Amino acid sequence: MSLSYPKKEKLKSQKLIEQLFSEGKSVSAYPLRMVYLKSEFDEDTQFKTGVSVSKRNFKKAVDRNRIKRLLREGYRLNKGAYFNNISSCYTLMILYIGKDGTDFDSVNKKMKQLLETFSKKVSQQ
RNA sequence: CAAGUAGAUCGCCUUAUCGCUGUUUCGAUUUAUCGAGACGGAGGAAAGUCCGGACACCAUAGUGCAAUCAUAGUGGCUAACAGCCAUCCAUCGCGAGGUGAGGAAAAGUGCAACAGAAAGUAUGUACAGGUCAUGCUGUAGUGAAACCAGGUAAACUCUAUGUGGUGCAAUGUCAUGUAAACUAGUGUUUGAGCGUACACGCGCGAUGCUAGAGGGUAGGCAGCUAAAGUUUGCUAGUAAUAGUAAACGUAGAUAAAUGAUAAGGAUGCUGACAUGAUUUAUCAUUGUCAGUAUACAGGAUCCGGCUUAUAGAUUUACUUACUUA
Repeated sequence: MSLSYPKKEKLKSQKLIEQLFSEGKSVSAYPLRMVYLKSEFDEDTQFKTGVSVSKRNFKKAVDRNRIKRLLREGYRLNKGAYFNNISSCYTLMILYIGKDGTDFDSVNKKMKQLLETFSKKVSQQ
């Protein structure tokens, strides 16, 4: 799996997101939390992933953008290492539930933890 | 030099690797995707959404300014404005300059510290005058003002001028699937149509089937960036600004693109060392090393303003009373 994160791998459909939040399960590694749901896509892709930061915790657009970029970057660099032995399709949403700012190193570390617990949970089923 | 005043400009840079986004060229095909290359990709406030427009739709016979809101010396600029420029007046400052909610008090209503008997449907004291009699008249005393006016409109009010509403989630357009209703055709045992790959055959089969129009959900496209444009020169004007010539062609995302990592550099500050000057413990230049800092903040239809946030750097013009040398 490559390191890219193209458009078709992004979670955009409002329907899917609603479905995800109402039916999905979650794993977390504070300050990150991931909601996931097994699903089927028309397009040729295995995962659809979105990223979200609460407007309540981060009032300024600059801060929100910053954290979303870090989350995307962390996901992009680490997904290859953990997703290779997963066969079915998933919808994912990664949330930042902390209230303070952060840097790339800690996001990277936590992202690894998060993806590892996710892949373990999924492969058990 | 120092302390100030008013403006203007900038607001980190480079390289490598891995990514994001738009345009375009070439190649491949599974004809809407993939691959490769080239070029472009946040701000001075993009922010607050406070004014003014453009644009769009809705409403509207016409008028209007009742109500509401806004504005308020004078003159000018502008597409327009509550903005900008010039200027008068008031006021603050030694000054450069700052600030102004600067229309009207003889239309009316209200309000007014201290002093004073009393600031108005009031009339006290002393003296003098006058009367048949009486605060009837004058003076003294308080106060800015004593019955006659004045102040106050960041009190009501009056005057003049202006104001239809909603906003790009506007609006237009394409449209998979699907429910009910509508129109047309066709059909109910002489059977439409469906299934069985096709024909035959067999099976299923009835307000059904087909078509149209309609509606407009998920989503796509247009609107969507060439603009009251930017820079420079010249001309007119005290200026805001206008005219003219040349050059430039400047982000278009949509769960929302500018990022991550590494290395190096720049600038400021602090410290140490060396160097220079002398008043020999201070000043100051240059260099080296170490540490530290680099703010406020992210487009969402587009412009002109205003307001607020902002580490630090550069620069122009001007002022300086007291104090110190």
